[in-house]
Amino acid sequence: MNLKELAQKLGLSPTTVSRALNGYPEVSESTRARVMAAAKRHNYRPNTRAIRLATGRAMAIGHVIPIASRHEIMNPVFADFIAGAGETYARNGYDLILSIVPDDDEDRIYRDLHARGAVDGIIVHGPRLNDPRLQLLDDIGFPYVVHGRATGTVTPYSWLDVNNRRAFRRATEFLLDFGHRRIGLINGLEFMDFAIRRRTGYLEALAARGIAPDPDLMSSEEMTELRGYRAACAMLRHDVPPTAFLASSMISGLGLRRAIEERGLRLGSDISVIIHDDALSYLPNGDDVPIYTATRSSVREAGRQAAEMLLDIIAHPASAPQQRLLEAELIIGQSTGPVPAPRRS
Amino acid sequence: MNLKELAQKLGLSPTTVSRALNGYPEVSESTRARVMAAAKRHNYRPNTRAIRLATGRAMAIGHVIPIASRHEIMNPVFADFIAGAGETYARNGYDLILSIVPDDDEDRIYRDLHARGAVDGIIVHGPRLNDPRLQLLDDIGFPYVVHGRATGTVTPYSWLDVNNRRAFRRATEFLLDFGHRRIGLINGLEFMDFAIRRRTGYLEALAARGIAPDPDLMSSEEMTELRGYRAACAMLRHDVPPTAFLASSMISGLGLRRAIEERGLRLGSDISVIIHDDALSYLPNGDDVPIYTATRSSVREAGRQAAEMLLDIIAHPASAPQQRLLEAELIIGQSTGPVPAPRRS
DNA sequence: GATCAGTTTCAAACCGCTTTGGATAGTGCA
DNA sequence: TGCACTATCCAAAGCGGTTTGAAACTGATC
Repeated sequence: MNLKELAQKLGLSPTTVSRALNGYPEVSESTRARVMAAAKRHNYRPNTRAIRLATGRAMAIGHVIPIASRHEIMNPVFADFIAGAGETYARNGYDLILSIVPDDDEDRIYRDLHARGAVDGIIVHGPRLNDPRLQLLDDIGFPYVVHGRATGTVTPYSWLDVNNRRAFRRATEFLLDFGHRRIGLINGLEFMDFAIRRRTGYLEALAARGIAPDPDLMSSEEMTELRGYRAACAMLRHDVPPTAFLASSMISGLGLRRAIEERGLRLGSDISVIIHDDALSYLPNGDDVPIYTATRSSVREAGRQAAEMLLDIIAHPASAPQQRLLEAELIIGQSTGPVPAPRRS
Repeated sequence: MNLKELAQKLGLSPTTVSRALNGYPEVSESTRARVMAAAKRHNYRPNTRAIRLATGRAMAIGHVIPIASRHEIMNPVFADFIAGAGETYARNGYDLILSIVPDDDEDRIYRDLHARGAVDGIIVHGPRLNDPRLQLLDDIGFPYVVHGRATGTVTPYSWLDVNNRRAFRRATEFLLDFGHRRIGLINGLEFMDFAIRRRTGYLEALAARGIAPDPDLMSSEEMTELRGYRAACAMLRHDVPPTAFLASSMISGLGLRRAIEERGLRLGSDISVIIHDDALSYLPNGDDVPIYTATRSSVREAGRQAAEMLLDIIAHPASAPQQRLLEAELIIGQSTGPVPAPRRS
């Protein structure tokens, strides 16, 4: 059932039917009602392909997810972010098209998506230090929103980010207030922007108390359980081991906990731990009481908001870039406590 | 730069240019070369929207991911599966469009995607017992491939699945061979098809040795760390606790390990554990030596193959439904060993 | 009854490509 | 030289909508 057939059945022109369905004023309410009813009755849906060609809009947003070609890691937060963004798109009649791309091939994909007219805008995932993609997208003239920021980029651009620096600063201060002085940082890969900012927050807090950072207590790794475990083991073997840790993700935190408990230490009493909790649906931080003290910010909510932002930018192309900085909340769980009385090893 | 402009520049008709670019024979090789060169020089990409309208094909595949509306869990394997499927699509010029849908709204989405002509086919995720979606898709006449199977569906349909039953049977037998008799099963939710099959495999192996299953040793939960932990704790508190476990996912396995180690038991010597490893990129099972003994099957590879299957079905609509059953390999890690000598608790 | 503004409706052009059904030129062969 | 045949190219008609510009119809006004 297409527009022409529907019009024929109604004894109207396609023009009128189209206008009736799209809410244009130059059609009488009585015929509009008649058209609407017929459309529903015949279960008419306008053909997306035709709409797209006619209007020149793709009614679709591209999510380009880079995969580091070396290790093929698919960042687990993407799933929840996309679930959030998808809600927004569904509400607004947009499709979400997903490209998983080796990170050395991203340029081509962006140019392609634009030239082919496949999408109206882009969400940029996983920004890095001095990320070249932003300049590229500006050059092409593609509307986009970055999930995160790209330290080093000076020209203004649209982004939505969590205040990673402040979150980690607060978390560090929280530990310092408990008397901890040796605090290990299990960070993500530090060419990723979020990881850079988290380290900055951590360092700021230490500096504010006049504590010199110890490189031995700072690791930068992929955020897997195993890496978290290994990094924690290494630090715990230190002559003056940390009494507290900051971990950049729930998954690292699990490895961290394993390392701690394996040594017969108790999480929260012997060793304090704060993680960053992206509130991933399949990695809940406890259900009633949080297990980990955590800086929490829902990635799914970020997805919702980033998508809204992008749709707004697409609707108002002339407007200035938008930014939104979400604050992570510090939720107190059972994994933190005062520094224990020194004990002999 | 569109086809007409390019044709004009070349002094040719759009027809000829189109044919030259699409490899039709009725154009001389010399002009084809000329056209190709010009296309490259002007960086011409045909407009996807126009192609789609003209050909009547969407050149896109829909992945509909149901979210259980109650608990909003986004299955983490989707991410890797989609990464695999995406590779196939990219190679074949297809787009991947993703819909995240509350599971009570799926019907509408499928009908919509079809009526709007937004996609040429569908990958069905997360099939359940007697899944009604397959019948619906058959009724609509939508090509589709199911990732997994739907026990209870009798009409033939296309699917790609891991042999979950055999994998869990083998895993159980492996434990039985080590002398274990009390084997706990930490399964996923048992309205999901894969979980049903895994339980079946487990029960078959027990039955083959004449061992009666103990309901106390079988749990069916969402596959999160916390649920795994809880389920394991409950079983370990049993009067006659299990000496071995089977866990349905890496994440449950992490919780399971925590429960074990928290009791001062050693993984692999005191308690044996086999997990199912989907080979998710961000949850590696060790890097050199596998930590867990596991039934392993790459979800990403499954994504690649399922996508190929679907494209093939779309290309040959008349052909019979296709099926492919992947075997999981049993990889031996450090988490299994002979049943320990009985000790008093 | 003619005129006019305002309301409804429609025919036709257009979006950018593919594809059908010729037209034209070039070739081999009788 | 003429003819059939092939190779090469093109004009035009789609695909299924939206949108422009004009026509037809309504009352109301003079």
